[in-house]
Amino acid sequence: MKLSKRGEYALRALIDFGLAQELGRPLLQVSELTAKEGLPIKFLEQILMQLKAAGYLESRRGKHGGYLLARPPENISVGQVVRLIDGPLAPIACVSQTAYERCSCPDEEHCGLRMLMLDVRNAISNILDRFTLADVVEVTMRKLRKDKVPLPFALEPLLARSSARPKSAKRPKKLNDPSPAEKVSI
Amino acid sequence: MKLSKRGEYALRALIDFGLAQELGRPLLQVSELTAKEGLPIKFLEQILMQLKAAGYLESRRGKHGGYLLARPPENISVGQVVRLIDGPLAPIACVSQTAYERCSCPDEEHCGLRMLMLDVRNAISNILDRFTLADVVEVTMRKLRKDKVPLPFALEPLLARSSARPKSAKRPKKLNDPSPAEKVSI
DNA sequence: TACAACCCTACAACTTCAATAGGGTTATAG
DNA sequence: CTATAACCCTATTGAAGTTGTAGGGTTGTA
Repeated sequence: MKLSKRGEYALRALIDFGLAQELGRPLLQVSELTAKEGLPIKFLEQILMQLKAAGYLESRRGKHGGYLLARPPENISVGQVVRLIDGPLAPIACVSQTAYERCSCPDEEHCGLRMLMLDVRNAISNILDRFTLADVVEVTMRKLRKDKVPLPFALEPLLARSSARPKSAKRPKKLNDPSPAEKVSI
Repeated sequence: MKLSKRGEYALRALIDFGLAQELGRPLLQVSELTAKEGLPIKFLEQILMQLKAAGYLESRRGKHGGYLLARPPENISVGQVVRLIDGPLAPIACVSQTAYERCSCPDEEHCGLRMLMLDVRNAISNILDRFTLADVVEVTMRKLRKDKVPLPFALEPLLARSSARPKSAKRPKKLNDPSPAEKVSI
């Protein structure tokens, strides 16, 4: 489950779109994204097109065009995005649901490696399939506010629209905070 | 954390060595392993050499040579083996302990993606760093016996030695059984 | 009608993966 | 003592994937 750069950029972009929507200005231009995140513009363009083709984003063409979320962030599963970009989550094909393939071992049913990797698969899925984009955005916003960091994507003078909607109180689901000393080496 | 073929073969081989030791015949030849597991002999040779260089295996040269475990299986962490072969477990370098690298995002401390990936990292490590080769071997043996599958690596006529040692009762740690219907798609 | 923005395809440099090739060295058996 | 089975070692290779870059084409607004 090594996340590719492509996958990383895709998720970073989606989180930005979620943030932007939350801040009342859902439409972002590719150039704004590359400015904030510092990544190659043509590469990001390809990724955004892929996300659009998959139904996560929609676009506006022409002079003041850009991209924005096509679906409510509560409805976008991180796991599905990762699958779209990087393929199955399972570390080995013989424990994958979406891309099962018999492996070369003689007795799959009694393969210790397979039992182990099934655990890993489930652990990954339990995180990535439970969290939605909305969860990630919410946690990010909370942390930004807590640390009084200036929020990104300030309202544009001309395109400012209805201010941030009141947010539904979601289950927080508790993402780990990276700061406290981590016990396990990885 | 996609496991490479190399990593897969390495773990399969180590499990076989663990099984073989448990069955009182720790030394296996490369040809026996490839016969049981059906994998390319020259490739496996390279992998076994790497495992030897890392201290997991030792070897006997000459006519009746072969490889065997160099350390007690309780002492071999699956996570460490995976790291040796496939590199860090973390899906993204900025949450890795053993290979931390600053990522390109502007504010690592408030990066939602990073928080998420830290959870994934910890979930993977909680499995792979807790399980030892001994655990995997034990679970495999139990399952083989339960289903009355003939045990592999029958004692050779000439080289038969002291029969299986009495096993210390280990914590089972419960590896998932792949058979029951799995709830989450991965 | 000019320009800013998205749209699309091709390809290239690089790396990794999964082997394959081709021997060299050692120790046992006979 | 010598043949042989087994491990030891290095190099190379073909395919695939990754990470972009290049070069425009199309659309809609000012």
